[in-house]
This record gives sequence, structure tokens and C-alpha cells, in this order.
Amino acid sequence: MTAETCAIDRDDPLGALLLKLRARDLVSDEEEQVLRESIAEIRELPAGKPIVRAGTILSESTLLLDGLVCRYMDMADGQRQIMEIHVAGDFLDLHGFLLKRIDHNVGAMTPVRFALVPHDRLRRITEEYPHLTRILWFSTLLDAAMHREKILSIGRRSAVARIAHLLCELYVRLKLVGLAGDCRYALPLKQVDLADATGLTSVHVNRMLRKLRNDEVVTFRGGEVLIHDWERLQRLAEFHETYLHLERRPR
Amino acid sequence: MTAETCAIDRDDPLGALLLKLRARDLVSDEEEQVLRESIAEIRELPAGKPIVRAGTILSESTLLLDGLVCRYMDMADGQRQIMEIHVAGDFLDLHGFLLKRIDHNVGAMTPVRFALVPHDRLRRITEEYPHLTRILWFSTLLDAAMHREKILSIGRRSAVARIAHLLCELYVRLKLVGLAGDCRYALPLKQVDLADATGLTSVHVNRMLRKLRNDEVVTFRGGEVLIHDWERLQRLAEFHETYLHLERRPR
DNA sequence: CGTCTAATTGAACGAGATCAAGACAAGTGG
DNA sequence: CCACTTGTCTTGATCTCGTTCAATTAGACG
Repeated sequence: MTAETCAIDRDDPLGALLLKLRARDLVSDEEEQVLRESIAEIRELPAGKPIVRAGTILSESTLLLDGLVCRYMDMADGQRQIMEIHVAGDFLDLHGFLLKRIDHNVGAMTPVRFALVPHDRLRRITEEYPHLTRILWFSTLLDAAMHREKILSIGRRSAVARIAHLLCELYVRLKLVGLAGDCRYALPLKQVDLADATGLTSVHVNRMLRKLRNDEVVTFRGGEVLIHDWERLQRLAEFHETYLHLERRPR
Repeated sequence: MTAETCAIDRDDPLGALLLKLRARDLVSDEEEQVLRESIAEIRELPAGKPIVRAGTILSESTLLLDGLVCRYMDMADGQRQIMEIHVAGDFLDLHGFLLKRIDHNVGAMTPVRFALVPHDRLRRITEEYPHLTRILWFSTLLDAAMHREKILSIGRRSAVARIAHLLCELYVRLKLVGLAGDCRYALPLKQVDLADATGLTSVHVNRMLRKLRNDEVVTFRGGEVLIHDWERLQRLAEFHETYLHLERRPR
């Protein structure tokens, strides 16, 4: 989260979001302006803090500007499952705009900075800017698409492949917003986090990471990911970026 | 799929959809009319037929009127994972409206009847009916919420609990559209289907079903589900219907 | 230099997979 | 009406991937 973060303009709260959206469709200057004006406030939070707790009724959504955030659910016995890891430019709780009562927890995995977007401004967008509405809707469909891929991962991929897949996805998503270098990116997470995100135990994640490292496919260490063999990593994970819908077309 | 199906008006293609939507928000007569006019055609398909293949670019979405449909993805080695099972009243590929290129397969699990809704009519809705747009958007967010619950299921629940959870969810969803009786409903699926939907093998599903039957919690046999102890079934599955967002509130 | 938290490694265990063989029901053709 | 498919369900035996339990090491930090 240091050097690379500077690749996007840290002073423009819309920077990453626009990179993400414009990879999928055109966003006019007017629409950009509307988005800009929808931000009411910018906040920061240290790592580990909950942002939204399940069951809460939301009246504003959050746009992640910096850091990593996850959506997760806990079982009664304490087991945790991470549904999605969010990176800068992701609209965290756009789901909350219409679901109102949020069904999962959202927490900061690193120190984060995010913008607050009140629901009434989103509602205004749905009333006056149909195309922008479709773009925002689309971005929630992207979340759903990633959810589906995760279901496939956890349901049918082996432990190594699941981890490999997660590292592939984050690489592509971070690169899109300028937060990944050439076959490397900062990922300041713990092995437990990867475990919670892949439906494994941290012990097993540790062993599989060692395997990936020994096989010279990818190294995750000290909060950094180094991809040694991108082709092999993708093949191992059966990673095909189609589900990320990186085609620019009218939505 | 026989007696119960008559509970809703089979002649009204919007019957189930409206039941589903009106459980979550008000739908005005005008909006109902707009939805009705968005249907271009009604089709039927026998069991086992693919409806949409991954990678296809769609120009119309489908509203399921009758039968069971699933969204699934296959691994290279032939393993299948079902992401979601759809029941009457579900908008199958509303996701395709904005994603355009669909990232997963959609297939008929039983003989089905569905309505085709061209994308240009959906687009018109986003331009002229903001509230109806939000309702449709909301319904895709429901899919995402179910996806998240499935991630939790496959990632952290035991085999019995996963099956129990699936049977709970289908009970509630079918009941909502009048397709489930009192602690019983028709579910004309094979054990392999349940396996593909829970990330298990059919052999193991078979054993777990026997366990559920022996423990007198629930019986799945001959395409029918009989819930003997709804309380215990929910407890076993850690099923909490909150994620189905069954609250009527302005969206 | 002690204290915490995270990473690492080993050994034993177990849930679920895999392999293989029957049982059963519903056709289907002779 | 019976022999013969065919597909699904069922059950047993064995194996394996990932878990669990437990102990050790390594880093970071005051």
C-alpha cells in the first residue's frame, strides 16, 4: 500500500472507481460530475475495525478509496467465511442501497479510507440518470459474478487451486486500478485471511503457499505477492478472467 | 409440480413474480402493467435442456414461470457446481441485461415454461420507471445475497448442514410463491443435482439424506420433500431467513 | 529482552471422496 | 408377459485431502 498506491491520484476520490467503470463502459463527464457530487464525506479507519455489522439498516453506501476491506459472515461456532475482498474503487455497500438491512459484515482488513455516499443521492441518480444507474447496477452484478466464481472455487477447486485463483483475481483487479505492478502487488493480509477467504484452515493455507513457492509459481510473503509464472498460475487455478467482464460495451 | 402449481394462477405469467416482489416492496398497478408489457413471448423447454450457455451474448432475459432451472459452471475435468436453483417467479438472466456476455450456464432441471423479456424493454424501464428499476435491481441483489449464503454454506457448513440449508431455502422460497404446502413441497431433482448444488458427491448426499431421514428431520424421496421437524432442520442448518430480505419496505 | 502475534512444522485424525458392486424402478422391444 | 436396458439409488470398503491438535520458530514492538 505504499509505492504503488501513488500510481492513481490519491487526491481524487473517484480515480480508482472511474478506472474500474471505464474499463467496462463509457462514463460521461456529466456522469462523473454527478458521482463526484454524490460523495458526502471522507473517512478513515484503522485495520481490523468493523465498518458495517450484519443486520444494520444503512442509509449510506461507501466507496473504498484506499486499503482492503472484506465482506464476511460468521458461523455460530466462530468459523469465518469471507465472501469478497474489496480493493480501491469498489463500491462497498451499494447492495445496502436497496437491500437496506445488510445481511453480512463488512470490515477493514488494513487501514482504510473511504467515501460516504448517502442513499438519497443514489436514489436521485436512479431518478435522473438512467445510464449512470445502469452502470452502478452493473457494478453490483460484478460482485455477484465474483460470488459465483467463489462458489465454484470453494465447491470444486482443490486447496492449491483456490488460493491460486484468489491470487489471480486480486492481481487482475488491482492492476485495473493501478495498484499492481508487473507480476507483483502488495497484499498486506495474514494467512488466516486467505484461509477465511478460501474456506480452508490457516495451517493448510500455509502448506499450500509453501507448495506454490517451492514450485516457483507464486510467492506470498511479507504482505507481498510475487508471481513467478503467470501462465502456470492461471492454468493451475483454471482462472479465466471472463467473469470479470473486462469488455467496454454500452450497458 | 402438479397439485401445488395450481395455487398460483398459471395463466398469469406475472403471478409468481408479483408475489415475490410484493413481499419486499409495493408494486403499483402501473408498474405491474409495464412488467406485463415487457414480456415478448412465452416458451417451453423439456428437462435437461440448456437455456443459456456461458459466453453467449444475450439480448433478452427470461422470467421463469414454471419448473426448476439452475445456473451452473463446469470445471475442465467435468465437475459441476450449481450456483443457484431458480423457482417460478425468478428473473433468470436479469444479470445478462447489463453483463451482456453471460459468465455461466443456465439449464432446465425439469420441464420449464418461461417468458422472454427483450433487453430494450428493460432499458426503457430504466429510463422511465425509476422505482421499478430499483425493484428489478433489488431482485438481482437478492441473487447476490443467496450467492453469499451459498459461499458460507460450502465454505463452512458440514455436509448435512449444507443439504439441510438448501432444503430450508427452497422451502421458504417456494412457499412465498405458493408452491410449497405445509412442511412439504415438490422437488423433482436427482441426488446428483443436490450434490452439484452443495459441492458434494452424490454418494455422500445419499448418505446424508439417509441420516436426515433416520433422525426424522426431513425426507427427500421421489421428488418430494417432507419436513418432519422444521425447527430442528433450521437449527441444524443454521438457517436464518434474513438473507432473503422478506421485509416489505420502500426500495 | 520479554511479550505478542503470525508463520511454520509434525503427527494423528476424520469428513468426505473414490471405487466398485448391487438393488430397484421404469421403460422398451421381442 | 417376460427379458433386457437404462438410470438412479443404495451400500460397503478403502483412500485422501484437509483438519485438528500441539509444539516450535520467527518477527515486531515496547
